Amino acid sequence: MMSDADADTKQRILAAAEAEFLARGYDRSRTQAIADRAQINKAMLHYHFRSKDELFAQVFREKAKQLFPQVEASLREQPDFIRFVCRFVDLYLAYLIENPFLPSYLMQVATNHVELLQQVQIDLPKRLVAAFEAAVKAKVIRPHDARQFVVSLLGMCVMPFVGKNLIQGFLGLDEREYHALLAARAEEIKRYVVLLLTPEHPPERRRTKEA
Amino acid sequence: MMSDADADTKQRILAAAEAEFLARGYDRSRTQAIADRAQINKAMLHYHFRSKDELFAQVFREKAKQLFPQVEASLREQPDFIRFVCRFVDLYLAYLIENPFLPSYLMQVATNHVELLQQVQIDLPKRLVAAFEAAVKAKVIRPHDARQFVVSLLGMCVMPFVGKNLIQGFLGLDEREYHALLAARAEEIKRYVVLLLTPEHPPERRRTKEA
DNA sequence: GTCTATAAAAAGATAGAC
DNA sequence: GTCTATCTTTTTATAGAC
Repeated sequence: MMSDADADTKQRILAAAEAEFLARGYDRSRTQAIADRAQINKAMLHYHFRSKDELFAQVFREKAKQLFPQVEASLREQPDFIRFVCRFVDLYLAYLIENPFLPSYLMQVATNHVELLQQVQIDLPKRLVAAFEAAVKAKVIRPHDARQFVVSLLGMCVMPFVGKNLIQGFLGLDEREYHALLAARAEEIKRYVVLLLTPEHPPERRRTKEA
Repeated sequence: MMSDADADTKQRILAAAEAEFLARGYDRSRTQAIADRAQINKAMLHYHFRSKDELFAQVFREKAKQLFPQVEASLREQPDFIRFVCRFVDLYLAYLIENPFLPSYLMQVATNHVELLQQVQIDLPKRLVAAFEAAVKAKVIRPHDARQFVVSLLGMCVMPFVGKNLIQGFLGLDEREYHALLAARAEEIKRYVVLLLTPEHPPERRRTKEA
């Protein structure tokens, strides 16, 4: 049983923890900082959640649903696979711009808390692969390795976020320039998608054996 | 002044620290673990290096030279920019397969120790951009935003390393399959490079205004 | 359910002998 | 230069009153 106040506190802690964990990662996060954000005492945190670990796990299980934007619907509707991927790129980049810490957070969970990752179900990538292979079979896109494509696509999307400081440092970009690069990122990736997948891109040097 | 034994110990500590920091990152690394690896006492570590922080800094300053493989030479020799980039991709991926922790390490430094990153000089990316823009001007490659290209290229290269568990989980790959994907990765990226940069790729739908 | 006070554990750093 | 033993600090976790 849970009173309103109880639920509210618990929610505040969860929200505070999410902010802290996303921004700083598990190791650099402090239970004290989470308590401060939630405007409660550290003891409360341990009352509602056994430990930092347990809190982290609960936050992740909740957050796992939002690691990718909702694109499932459009996946079924869209008959044109290239258009679908382009739409995904638009959605995903807009989503990441709103939630820039998501990629690093996800990768940290993947490296340091694999068991958590395995507990949740994230099937967007596998669906993408399946849709990709169906599209190849239907000859609406050029034959290609679906897994490699997904890795490339994800890499191109998340690179500016997981490597923000790196990119700024390497290319010498100030905040404004960095954000300009971000804003133009979706177009860049879509160009790649179209270029790679459009079938019968007029003859290059080599051609695969196909009718 | 430094005796041989002294230098040897210091080197052992540095080597041990590098291994630990690369594999686990700063936060999860333990001075005790480093001492164990180096077969010395924790006190020795603090004798040769003031603190964990100082040790980390020295390791990074040393490692910074090896964050990218040596490609400077071939950059000047190679007149064909596309070939040069392809060669870089081959070199870089082979290098990363040998040093799979480098990308994550670099990104962690970039996010949690920016000041260290700023102290060292890593000019490969800027050189790439410069060479890219020169190649555009010389019309040996298609006009394109150099910075976006570099971000894409890096993203495609490092994604399988920074997101190993993620990819394995998402795509359901066991170790063998993951390594197969890695082995084929260079070809995948080079395909992208050629596709994107080769000039006058026979007419698509739209064309840029150009002679 | 919430707090104050305190314990316990972990990890980094130092003192001092050899 | 190297060690053992110890201190200090940081951070997580619990006891117990209200």
